[in-house]
Amino acid sequence: MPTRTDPMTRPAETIDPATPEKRQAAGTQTLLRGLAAIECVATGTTEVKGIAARLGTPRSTVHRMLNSLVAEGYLHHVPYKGYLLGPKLIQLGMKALEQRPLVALARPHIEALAQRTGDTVHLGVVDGDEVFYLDKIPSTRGLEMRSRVGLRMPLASTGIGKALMLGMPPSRWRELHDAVATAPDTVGGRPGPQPWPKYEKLMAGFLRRDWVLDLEENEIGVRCVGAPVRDISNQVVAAISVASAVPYMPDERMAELGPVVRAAADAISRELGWKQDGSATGLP
Amino acid sequence: MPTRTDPMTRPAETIDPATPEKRQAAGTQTLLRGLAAIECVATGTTEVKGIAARLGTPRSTVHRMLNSLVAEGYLHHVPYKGYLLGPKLIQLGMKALEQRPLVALARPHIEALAQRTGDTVHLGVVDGDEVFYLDKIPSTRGLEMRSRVGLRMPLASTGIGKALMLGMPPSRWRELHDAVATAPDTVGGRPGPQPWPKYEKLMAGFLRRDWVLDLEENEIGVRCVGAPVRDISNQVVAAISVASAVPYMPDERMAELGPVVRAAADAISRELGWKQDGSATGLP
DNA sequence: GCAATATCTCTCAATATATGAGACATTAGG
DNA sequence: CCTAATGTCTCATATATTGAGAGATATTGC
Repeated sequence: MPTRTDPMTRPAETIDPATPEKRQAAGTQTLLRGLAAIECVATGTTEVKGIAARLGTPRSTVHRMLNSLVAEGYLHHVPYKGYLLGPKLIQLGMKALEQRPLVALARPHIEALAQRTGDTVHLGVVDGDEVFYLDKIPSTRGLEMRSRVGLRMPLASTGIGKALMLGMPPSRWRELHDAVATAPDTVGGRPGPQPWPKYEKLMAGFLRRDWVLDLEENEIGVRCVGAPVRDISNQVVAAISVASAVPYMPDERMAELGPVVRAAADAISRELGWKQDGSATGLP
Repeated sequence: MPTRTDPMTRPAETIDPATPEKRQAAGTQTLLRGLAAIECVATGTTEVKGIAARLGTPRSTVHRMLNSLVAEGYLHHVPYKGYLLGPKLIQLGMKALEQRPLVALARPHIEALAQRTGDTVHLGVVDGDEVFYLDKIPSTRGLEMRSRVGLRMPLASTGIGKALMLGMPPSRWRELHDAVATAPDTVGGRPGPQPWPKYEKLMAGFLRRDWVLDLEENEIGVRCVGAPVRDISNQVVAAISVASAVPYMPDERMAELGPVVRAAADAISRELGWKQDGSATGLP
């Protein structure tokens, strides 16, 4: 039960306070345990003993589940050494990306943007209070970004995140900002965002232009320019950003890049049925 | 039972003919069913009805499992529309790639190769009778290859596959060649490999040089040059290839590319502890 | 090289667990 | 507005999972 790391389950956003004792699980405990085992392996607990401990389940049972998972290719087993995530997960992960029409539609545009700028380009969506990276084109300059597809980052301190925030009511800005500003994890030496009053002013300015800047707030030495992607109902459904090391990102270049990134984002938006004007028509 | 479309469950390569009646399943039927449900969604069966039919399980049960999978983020549910693979699978897939030290070690080298050649570069390993793509750097020329990370392809008719075959006894070459040559699926208009006697001659030549050619055998209009990657015990554990459209791949260029690809492969091999000379020392 | 230790494999009875039919609520689409 | 399909829920039943432990196999330490 300590595995509940990400509450991204939107369907059941309302918990049921009426059934306190029955909350143990909706139905398939066995299935959930198996999935928990996969996540144990994903988070570095690769030995049977450790997994059994984390799951609070006898070794015998864990072993049986692991065998099934290995047989299906979800895990890979090196006898007497440990378990690793298996090839099936790679396959399914890639397929999951393909199934999101967004990724497929956006690909050509972010590739073009990457080629044009020579920098790292990201595509991301909101997931809970974080940005979820759906795609990444590495820089052609040879410098590697720490970001990865499938990774999560705070919304308020990343270029993509701030672009996504443009689609939210300003009241949420505060929450998200404070969540990052007060976050105890300054691991990796994140400088964090500007103090609130200034942050709000900046965001308001971004909102007018419809593109955002990030000045080493998420990672020292990395600046980026982002813009939101909208769907047919004018909702922000994703965002893109161009990121690079500070030396490649002087203020003037960022100012030039703004409209470029916005244009790319708009191109993707149009693929999703978005119409240039601001009117939201929910009907097809 | 007509659901087995993709026999990608290779892990248990040796079947056990001694236990004919017990083959029903190792242990956790519930877990396996849940995983099967995921694969249904992966292969396009996105409605509850269809999944229930393919699994031979009542809707009620399927529904419960799907709920659990959605709650854990393995699936995504659009009410009254269908199910999609969820973000957790993207995360796990990426993590699975990271956990393979091979991918991380090889990355810089294949990136360098991609930049140097301007073409699509692949990294793959053997999985059963197929090559499994572990990484791919897209071409900077704008032309997109059909290959994808996580995909499988026949060994005998791909550049990477043939490079991997260099690490196998020639007796297996025949099987693999015939498997492709007699394959009834000529879908996508695959021309297929050369007839056997000639194929063997070519392979023998490749073996001497330690790099291989593929001349539109897997896909019309695509040529590639591949080379095997070896580990500390001199075993072939992976292969890389450079692929491009025919106009970019005249015979002379392929001849030049051979040593280049081999050098890149050797660089990765050295990262794995491989020593230049041909002697196999199993001890550290 | 051998012993000690840890991991894997397998069996079996008990029972907790998932099952599945069906009724009901909700939504989509014509 | 109505119909058909999907989602939601309950409950008795028996199936399928569980978990302890003993034995086989491999790894590690000495």
